[in-house]
Amino acid sequence: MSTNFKKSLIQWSNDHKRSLPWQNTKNPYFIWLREVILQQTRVEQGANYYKSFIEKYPNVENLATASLEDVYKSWEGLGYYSRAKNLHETAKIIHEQLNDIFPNQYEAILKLKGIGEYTAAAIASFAYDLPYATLDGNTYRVLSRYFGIEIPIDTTEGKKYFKQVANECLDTHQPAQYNQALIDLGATICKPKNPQCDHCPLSSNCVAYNNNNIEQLPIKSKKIIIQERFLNFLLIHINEHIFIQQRKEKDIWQHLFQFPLVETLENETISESFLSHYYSGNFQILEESEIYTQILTHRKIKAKFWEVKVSNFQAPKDWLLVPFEQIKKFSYPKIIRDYLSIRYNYIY
DNA sequence: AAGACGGGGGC
DNA sequence: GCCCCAGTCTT
Repeated sequence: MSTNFKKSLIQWSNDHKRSLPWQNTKNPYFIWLREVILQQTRVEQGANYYKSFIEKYPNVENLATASLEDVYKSWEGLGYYSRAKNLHETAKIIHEQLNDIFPNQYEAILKLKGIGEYTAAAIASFAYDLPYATLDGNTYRVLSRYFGIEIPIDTTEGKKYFKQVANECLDTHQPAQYNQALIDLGATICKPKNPQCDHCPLSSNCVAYNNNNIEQLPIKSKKIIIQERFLNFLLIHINEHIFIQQRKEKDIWQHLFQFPLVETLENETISESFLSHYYSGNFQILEESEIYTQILTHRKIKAKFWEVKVSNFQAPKDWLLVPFEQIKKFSYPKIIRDYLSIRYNYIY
């Protein structure tokens, strides 16, 4: 049964290669870059970032010697920005401590920042043909359906169980081809919604297919809760310059730049006296924007932009007064970029 | 063990 | 709206 699984899968993959920018590379640096970019990210979204990254940073030394801000800017729009930070840190370690040579053992790869079990297994198998099964959203889905596994995948028990199943199924003689095939099948045939079971090489032995409960698997036990946040961004222009600040909070958009921010509760609004109390200076509100909404996985952001004039003002230390033409050099959250493109015709 | 972390797309 | 995506880190 397991042999049949492998054979059908690999045979299918030989006839259904996707054409992607990283085809056939064995370069561990490229594979690492690709895998980090694709963490929780669709192939279609990540492909162009991958292309621009290998162009801007063709090897680990280029990435290591680039500034962190440069890497953030290159990452802008991709989300989960801690990936960019960890990528840069790890590049520096490989460059400065490992003589530009990527580790070639699973345990050593796993120790690197930003590399968890999935990415370590991916690099180990794709770059070095080591026998580690990649366990990602695709493989959870295929395995849970094929074997009819109803243990929730978002629990410790589930993860442990699926890891065991995944490694038992792994074709240890060709781990790279096998892992790639399983991922491709999950991405193109065994999709979350509307799976193409008609074209699936594994359907005849698929427990969920035969039980007619494909769409019920895999099972997740936790529900996503969405919280709202209300953000007021202050646009303070002074002589063709404008204030921005870099986020320091260890929360959403850490390290990214933004216009000076006042966060409020839902019913609260900001007023001139509110601002004058909040900061030292006399504020005059010139214009209040409509509400811009951005829905994220765990968060709903409602943002307002306030054109504000200020006098007798001592700016907080972490505010930067930058020439307005140069604001595009900094890395911003999407909601700010949206505003800039609408209000000021900046093309992002 | 549970939360936090983005943005894009399918339906 | 809700769910998912080539997951990882912190608490």
